[in-house]
Amino acid sequence: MKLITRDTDYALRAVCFIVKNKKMVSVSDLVRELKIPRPFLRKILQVLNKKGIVRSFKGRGGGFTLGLRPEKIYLLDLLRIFQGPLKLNECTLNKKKCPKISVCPLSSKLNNIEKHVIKELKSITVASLIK
Amino acid sequence: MKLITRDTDYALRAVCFIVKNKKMVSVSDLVRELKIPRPFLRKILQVLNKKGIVRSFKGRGGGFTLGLRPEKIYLLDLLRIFQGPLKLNECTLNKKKCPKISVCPLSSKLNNIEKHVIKELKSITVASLIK
DNA sequence: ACGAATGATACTATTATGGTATCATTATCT
DNA sequence: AGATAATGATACCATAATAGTATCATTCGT
Ligand code: FES
Ligand code: FES
Repeated sequence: MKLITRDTDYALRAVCFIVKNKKMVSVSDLVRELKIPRPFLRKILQVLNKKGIVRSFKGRGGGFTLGLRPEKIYLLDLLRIFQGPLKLNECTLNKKKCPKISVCPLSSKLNNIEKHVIKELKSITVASLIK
Repeated sequence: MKLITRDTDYALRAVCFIVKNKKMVSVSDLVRELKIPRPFLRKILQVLNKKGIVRSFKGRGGGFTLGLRPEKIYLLDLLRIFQGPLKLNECTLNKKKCPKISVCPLSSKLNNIEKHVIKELKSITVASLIK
């Protein structure tokens, strides 16, 4: 099992590069630097743009800049954007609302794990990874 | 994202039921109790048998008994059996051995998360869930 | 010998992941 | 104004993981 999928990871690397570069960064720059398949990276950046994490500029000389301060970009948010909500604890029997959930010993333990993971992922920001 | 897939979860429930029942338990008993699709459950039990977690008895009056003491059956082991190794931290760029791994700030943070999750999952045994 | 149970194994359906490909739009440079 | 260089929107495709089914072989108890 892995925690982070490729799109999340690529997004993180892309954002980090944009931060470090300060100026406008084009997809070509990113492909050169990160060696990520170009169309895939483009798709990822478009999502990041829609979510306000980067800002895009069209046309000649265009590209991407940061949309948020690096201390405000949390790995947890990237993960949620690309992988959906982090629900480590979800009853296999009843996807909606399990009636046993309040007494289910497993559920409560998984909940604790989930809380810890979320806390840790919240503590990881782009800023904290740069330096 | 979820931590536990169906087969792991079903396996856990099945084993718990076997523990509680003390005597021999057949697939039919389990299907009745857990409402899990029969052929799927059978496949799961065969794996558990091969791994020594349950013991199987063929023929009329056959079924399954526990192969290990409940305190010795860890959720972590079930998870590994059905979902493979728990590697929350695996570099997306180089699946084998990333040269940057020793200096990668993300890798070290994910490693900490992984350690914590593993520790917690080790603390969850069938015995601890029964009572 | 028969029936009731599991063992072994191969197949299938659905979803998630990791991408490609194409055309439209917009900004800049000449 | 028109060519060019960038992103936007969208639809498509390939592979792998998940969640099962289906079938036949084997073994044990009666
Ligand atoms: S059985 Fe549904 S939450 Fe545990
Ligand atoms: S870049 Fe490979 S371990 Fe972080």
